[in-house]
Amino acid sequence: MTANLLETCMKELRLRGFRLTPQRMVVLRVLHEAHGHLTPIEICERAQEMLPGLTEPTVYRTLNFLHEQRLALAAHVGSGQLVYETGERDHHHLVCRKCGATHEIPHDLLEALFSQFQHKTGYQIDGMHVTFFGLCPGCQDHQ
Amino acid sequence: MTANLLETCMKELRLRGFRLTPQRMVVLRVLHEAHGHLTPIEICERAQEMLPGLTEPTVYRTLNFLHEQRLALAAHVGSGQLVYETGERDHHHLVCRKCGATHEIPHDLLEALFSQFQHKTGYQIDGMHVTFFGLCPGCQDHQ
DNA sequence: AATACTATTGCAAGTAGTTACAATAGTATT
DNA sequence: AATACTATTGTAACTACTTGCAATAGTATT
Repeated sequence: MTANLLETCMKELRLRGFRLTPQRMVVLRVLHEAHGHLTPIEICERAQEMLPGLTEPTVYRTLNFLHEQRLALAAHVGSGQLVYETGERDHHHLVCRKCGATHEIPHDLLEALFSQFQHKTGYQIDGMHVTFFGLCPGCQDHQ
Repeated sequence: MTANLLETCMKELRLRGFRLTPQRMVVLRVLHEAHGHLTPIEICERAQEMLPGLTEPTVYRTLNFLHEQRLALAAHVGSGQLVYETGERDHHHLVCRKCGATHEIPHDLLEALFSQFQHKTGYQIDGMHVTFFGLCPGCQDHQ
């Protein structure tokens, strides 16, 4: 959202030894200026307005990179499509598999489960928020 | 697995008013004969051996269809790829976002959470098993 | 400021998945 | 068994995403 957060991200990348390219800055800016989820293609369009000449493969690579670096959240919505956003609010999603309606789930509802996983399997959950698929109240009635 | 289950699926489709085409039967058979997940492309290859002339779009459409009809499970594994399997064993996945290792989670660990969702939001969770991304014990050490 | 090192990009070509639409073939009915 | 109805398929073209590789441009060093 704020310019501050953006700069923090970029400094963080520098600290980790990565280069600060205009391409990365512009993709980060798009993510920070957006409210909610964006598809790679939406991100690409907005970023190309800010930086003409920016190419599609670079945007996809940058999104992967930011996700690996934990500077962007990725989520599955619908069938196999990934969307991205900044990791400011911790939340997850309920998606209706019929009409596509989504419902946010606060992170703390899952906290207990995650520590249970960690305890039983050693896996440390992170990186991608979780999406649960089901039927919303409306679609349960009609089928 | 067994021919019985396969026939039950097909009868079920008939009951719901859908047509029983060779294409659908062969995709169902591939899913039932497989152990664990298959990607659409793996399914396509196996199904085309059994039914030469079967085309890619039909396989994708059939997988979507079977998933909608709750006769196949779909899961996200890795970044944005969907895999399918039959819904015989109820389980979910922990996937390591570094090395891709997967770990099965029995369904009953999530049961309490799901009924909590249902209670709070009205959403009825189903249709797709859930995938949690994180770091496996080994990859936590190396970064 | 110039040079060297190499991470990162753009390009071009490839793979994966989807869609529109006309042809085909299941199913119900006669 | 033949006919009609229309769900489902195949074809072709398209969109989404990825990969290999040579060119570019950040950064560190001099």
